[in-house]
Amino acid sequence: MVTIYDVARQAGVSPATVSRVFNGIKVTPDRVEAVKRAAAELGFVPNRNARRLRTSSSEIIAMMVPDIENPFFTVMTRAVEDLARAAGYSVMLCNTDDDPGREQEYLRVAVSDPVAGIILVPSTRTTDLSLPLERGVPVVCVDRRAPGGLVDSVVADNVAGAQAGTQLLFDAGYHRVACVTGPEQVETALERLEGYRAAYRANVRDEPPSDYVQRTEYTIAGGEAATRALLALPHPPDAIFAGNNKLASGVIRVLAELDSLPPAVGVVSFGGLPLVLLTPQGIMVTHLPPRSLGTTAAEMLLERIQGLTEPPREVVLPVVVGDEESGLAVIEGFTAR
Amino acid sequence: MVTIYDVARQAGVSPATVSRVFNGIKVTPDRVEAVKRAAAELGFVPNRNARRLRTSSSEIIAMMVPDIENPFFTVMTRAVEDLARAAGYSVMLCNTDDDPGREQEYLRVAVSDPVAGIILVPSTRTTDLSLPLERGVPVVCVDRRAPGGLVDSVVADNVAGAQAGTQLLFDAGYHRVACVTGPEQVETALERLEGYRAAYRANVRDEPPSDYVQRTEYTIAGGEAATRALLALPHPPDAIFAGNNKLASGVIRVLAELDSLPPAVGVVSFGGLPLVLLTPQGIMVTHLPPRSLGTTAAEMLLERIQGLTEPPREVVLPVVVGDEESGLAVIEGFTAR
DNA sequence: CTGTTAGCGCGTTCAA
DNA sequence: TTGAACGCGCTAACAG
Repeated sequence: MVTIYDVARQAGVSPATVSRVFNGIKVTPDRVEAVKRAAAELGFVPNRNARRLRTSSSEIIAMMVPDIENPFFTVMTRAVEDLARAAGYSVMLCNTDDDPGREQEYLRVAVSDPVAGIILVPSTRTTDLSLPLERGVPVVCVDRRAPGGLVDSVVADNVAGAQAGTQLLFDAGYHRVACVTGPEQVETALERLEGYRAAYRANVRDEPPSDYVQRTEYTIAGGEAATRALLALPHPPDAIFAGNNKLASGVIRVLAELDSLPPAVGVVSFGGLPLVLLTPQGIMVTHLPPRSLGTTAAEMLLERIQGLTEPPREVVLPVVVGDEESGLAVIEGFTAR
Repeated sequence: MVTIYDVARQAGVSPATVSRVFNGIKVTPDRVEAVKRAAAELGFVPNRNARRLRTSSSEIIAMMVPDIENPFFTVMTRAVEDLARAAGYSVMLCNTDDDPGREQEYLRVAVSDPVAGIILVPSTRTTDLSLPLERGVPVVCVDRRAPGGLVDSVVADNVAGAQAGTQLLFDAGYHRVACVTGPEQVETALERLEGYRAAYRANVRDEPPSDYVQRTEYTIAGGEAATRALLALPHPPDAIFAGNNKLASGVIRVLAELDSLPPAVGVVSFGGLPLVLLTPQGIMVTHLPPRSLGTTAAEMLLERIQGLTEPPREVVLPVVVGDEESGLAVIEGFTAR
């Protein structure tokens, strides 16, 4: 392995000078030239590990998401990577599958690396952040609020978005609007349910019947099961508010199977459907802003890495109805009314 | 920062013993116990940079893909991450956007890290691998063959797959089958074109007319433009073989716009369409095996990291027609016939 | 089995 | 502005 000592000898300078050249510290021009030539001849590549050990810094940002295969997190991750690279950082990808054990394992890896910072989608509202907190590794939570409000977070306005989404269904003339949302321990599921309830109350002047609220895993299968259950009720709903894109997929699939696609049964998906070529007519979508979430989280993390010491901040991004920020393709004339 | 020296003092042993405990090297049980307790009390987390510097090793695998937002690469990356984690490695995500400059930049980063190994989707057939090669960093190419055959690679059988896909259209009764594929410098585009040609020749007993072959960027916009061009021909095709999923999306969107979806104009997409909820009837899909590609590449890389010194290997995975390995959801009754 | 010692490659003092 | 010398935290070699 070629080191700064080899380069120094070849260039006839000291190792310290080589180091300075590679760190942009003032050195006489002709020496800079000599060092650069020597480095090129020897194929010198600086060893980042030595650098990191010495400076106890790193140029890696850990990105911890439930599952990169969910397009929502894919887009968010890509946004983070773009900003990170522009700032000279690399991104370490960690899929937690919303498993707190896996999450802690990754936090331990990130802390012992140690990475420059962490962007985290917390798996629960009680995720233990003491590992990074104790070691002073900055954390920014995204999509879900920081446990205990201990660190910065960037979230979408789930309550308002869900309320607006549910309202779309009432506005379209549906009356018996049900809700399929995620499990108890997931914060976004709770907030979206709250938004749904608010809209329901505002339109019906009553609480939704308890069997109109289905809570299940954030999966396609969960959406399917919940939809079957709803349609089997004595007084089945005539419209469904789906709490995320996977649930909506399940809802739509079952409705298609039962030949009950909109307008027979109205549907709103909270969060854009993944690259839908031909959105079935009448399905309405509330767009979450994954790219903005990622960009904002990355910006906030970079500020923290650069030493910002303000108390934890919370940014709430608006949820847009009918926006295309998510980059999803929708064909005119085939899209939602 | 708590170091092994702090733990050693607290536990009444030497730093080397602490190191041994954390590396699973034989130590008397009660000392192990003492070290573990001391470490827990002090909140000790080993510093990987120091370890890496000392052992000149790393537990990071660099995953270089054109764009993580393409579901094909998303799935592949997830497969890699799963295997990597199981083997104790982390994954560094690098989006090259098929830009050779970006690719070299990332290779430089990976080499100077230095990472344990690299999984690369080469942006061109002439990508320069000398950086990792000189520094002895193992590289496995995936989806596209290794430039110069210098390292291992795992690819799909594009020629046979494209031939089979095109054949589907002839079998369905179409006669004037056109092809939309990717740009010259991309190897997969070339191979898929070759498969298309073979199928065309076998059925028509002639070469396809030159204006039936459209070469464009692997983008939705490219697919759209190519489709418009094809349909504007004096003798327009009655079916289109699309060389990848993005092209197919463009094709389908234009056909939908012109009210010429199958069966009016037949379509085969090479590669699964991204989480298509309701695949328009009659669109046929040839499934690439992104998960297998990722898994195989990761396995081969791990072998290289462990010191395997065989000459470069090339694995060709079969392309399956009608398979669902890609994890894409297709509704029964709405899927391809 | 354990402790002592000596670097891994680099950045940063401190003097010159 | 430059070079010599030190040490980041850890593990490999050695001696005990």
